[in-house]
Amino acid sequence: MDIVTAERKKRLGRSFFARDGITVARELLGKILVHETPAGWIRGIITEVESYMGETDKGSHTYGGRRTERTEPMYHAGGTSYVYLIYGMYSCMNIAAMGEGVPQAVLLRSAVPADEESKRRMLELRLAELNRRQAKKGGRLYGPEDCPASLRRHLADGPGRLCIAMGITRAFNDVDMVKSRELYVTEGICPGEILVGKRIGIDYAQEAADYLWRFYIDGKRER
DNA sequence: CGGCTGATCGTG
DNA sequence: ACGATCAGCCGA
Repeated sequence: MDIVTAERKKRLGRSFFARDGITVARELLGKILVHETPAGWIRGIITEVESYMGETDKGSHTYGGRRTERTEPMYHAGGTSYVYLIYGMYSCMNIAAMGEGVPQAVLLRSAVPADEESKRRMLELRLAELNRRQAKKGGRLYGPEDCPASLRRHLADGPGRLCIAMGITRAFNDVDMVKSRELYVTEGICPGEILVGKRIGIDYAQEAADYLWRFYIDGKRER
């Protein structure tokens, strides 16, 4: 995957996100998710996404019109973040599509670092999180030189790993990414061929589990 | 690379 | 109870 030079690129505005969840998902491929932290930015090229198409989608948290405190951000304006806790342990990040009241969203499943600085910071954050879990269970701690190979191999691929690598916690839930200084999306690279597949981990969604609403580039995470 | 298992907690 | 998951382990 190409590494983008660390120049500032144009931020995506409301009109980009105020479209249907499938269009926004496909168009997000190759764009750059930016987290500006006090210590510097972390920029990830988005390489895998899934569409969640709102109240009629059996795979969506909003299926059947479940507008609760948790799902509220998906009902907000396109470009609003929806970050939730999954399996009691990991965060998943979505970006709302469409407009107020229409809870379509795009799950960010995978990214690759856009520059060397981001790559270094992603590894730091992944290592810190791994060591936090190791400490809790009394396991051995890893240093920067002896971190497991799986850390580099799966730096930010997978929705949970993407959030850890990008420094995205639930504190970033319900952020308007069109206006935020900390969290936003910019133009990126030309995505090339877009591959499609079934969404992951929604076996309970009956016929909706077979919809080809996962989109990815660069041959990553084909299953 | 593929397959399996246990971990862990906010939400409804 | 239940997940829009992951690390660690095994085998090829």
